[in-house]
Amino acid sequence: MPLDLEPLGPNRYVLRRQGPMRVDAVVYLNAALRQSFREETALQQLADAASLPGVVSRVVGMPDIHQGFGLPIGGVVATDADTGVVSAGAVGYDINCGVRLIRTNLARLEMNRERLQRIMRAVEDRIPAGVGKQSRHKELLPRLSEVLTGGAAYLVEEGYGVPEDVEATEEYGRVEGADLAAVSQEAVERAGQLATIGGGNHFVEIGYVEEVFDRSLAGAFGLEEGQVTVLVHSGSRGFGHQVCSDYAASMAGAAARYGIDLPSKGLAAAPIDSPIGQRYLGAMHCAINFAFANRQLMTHDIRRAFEEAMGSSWEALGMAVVYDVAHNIAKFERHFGRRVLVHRKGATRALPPGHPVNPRRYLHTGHPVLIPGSMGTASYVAVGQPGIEETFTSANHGAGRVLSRAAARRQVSREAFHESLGDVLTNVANYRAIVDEAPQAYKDIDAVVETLAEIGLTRKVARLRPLAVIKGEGD
DNA sequence: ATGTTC
Repeated sequence: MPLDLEPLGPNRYVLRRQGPMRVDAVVYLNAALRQSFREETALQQLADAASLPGVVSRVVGMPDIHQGFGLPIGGVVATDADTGVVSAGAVGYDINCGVRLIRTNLARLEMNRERLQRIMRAVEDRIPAGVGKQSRHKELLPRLSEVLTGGAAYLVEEGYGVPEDVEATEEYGRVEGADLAAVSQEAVERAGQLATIGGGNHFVEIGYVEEVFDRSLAGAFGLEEGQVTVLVHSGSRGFGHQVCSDYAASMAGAAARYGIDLPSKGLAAAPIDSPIGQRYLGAMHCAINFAFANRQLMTHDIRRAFEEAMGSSWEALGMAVVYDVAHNIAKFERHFGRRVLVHRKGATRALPPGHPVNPRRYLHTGHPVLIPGSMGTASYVAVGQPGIEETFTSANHGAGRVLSRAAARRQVSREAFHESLGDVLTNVANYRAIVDEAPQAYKDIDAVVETLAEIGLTRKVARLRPLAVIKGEGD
């Protein structure tokens, strides 16, 4: 079927319900993004998601939308909590992939090259980066069941952080409903990657607040111009990947038994109230807690690294967690007067000011929304605004790819890669190992963030500029 | 995203 986007007011386009679609798909693009939009496959995937049983209201495509497994990255699909389905593919392989922002009281002007390199080395000494890397926190592996049920909150109790860390984490760093019996032995074996960055677009980045757009909100988040920040982007590593693999396969095998006509294999789904649906949710909740724990442990290690490199305590360096958001997750929420399961893949929850589910400290502002750009480009802190209910209170999660990894390797030369990084330091010496993450492979982060801000769904709070980025090699 | 082809 032809997938024509029809304008629906400023920065909004609609793919009208047609064929097997049960609801419309709404996609958010500003003029610049619409002009270069070539995401036919992603649109087909949105149409497929709009065909799932029990889908509610509309499916949503964020400005950073691009092709994913089943549901596109930058996709939001909500299903009725009582009569709908849950889809492992719609959450994706990296369950609770997310971003954590740590502030410091260091000034950018203090951060010369030598100091940055010292910090980078100290971080690298503590946090393994790259595909398949194993944990250096072996002491926690015998306590995996506590990590899977207790998440970041358990680690704080064990001394790997302070209570303020989880007060500034989505879900306070721990979700209920983790079912260890629903996790395969293969997944358990891959849990040895706890406290590692991973590969691909994951990173630990040292940067600074380049510009504040809203002084009042920035103040509430503890941010000011010129301040050094640390951004952590990682998820549930091989553990969550295995949970997704296990349940995407079992949901695909069981769909016929449940009378579900699957729009695509990647969107394999099971009724929420079915045994497989319930077991997936139990395993997904384990992976959510694993990822919160992962980012908490990296916060602990980053604080130690700064202490070593800077010669003072992390408390004296003011290294508080600003916030920690998930952007690959499914959650039960209330929208449009009903209880729904919101699947967000490459989409960040963005609760508006006053929304009762905000963490207490951000109740009156709305919680920070953390939107990392690609390596070498800016990242943003934003906040949801009241109109954002139309996206099930969701905002974009990053810049979004424009080039596949293979295309980036073909098209981006060594010179172009180094040129695009400018003065940003990186730990990866061999550009071939990281060129698929080149800024040229991503959309323009400014345009992506502007798309929702221009129509008042979000408000920009601050823009961060990278100084040094630590990434893992993909292979 | 990912012990990236069981």
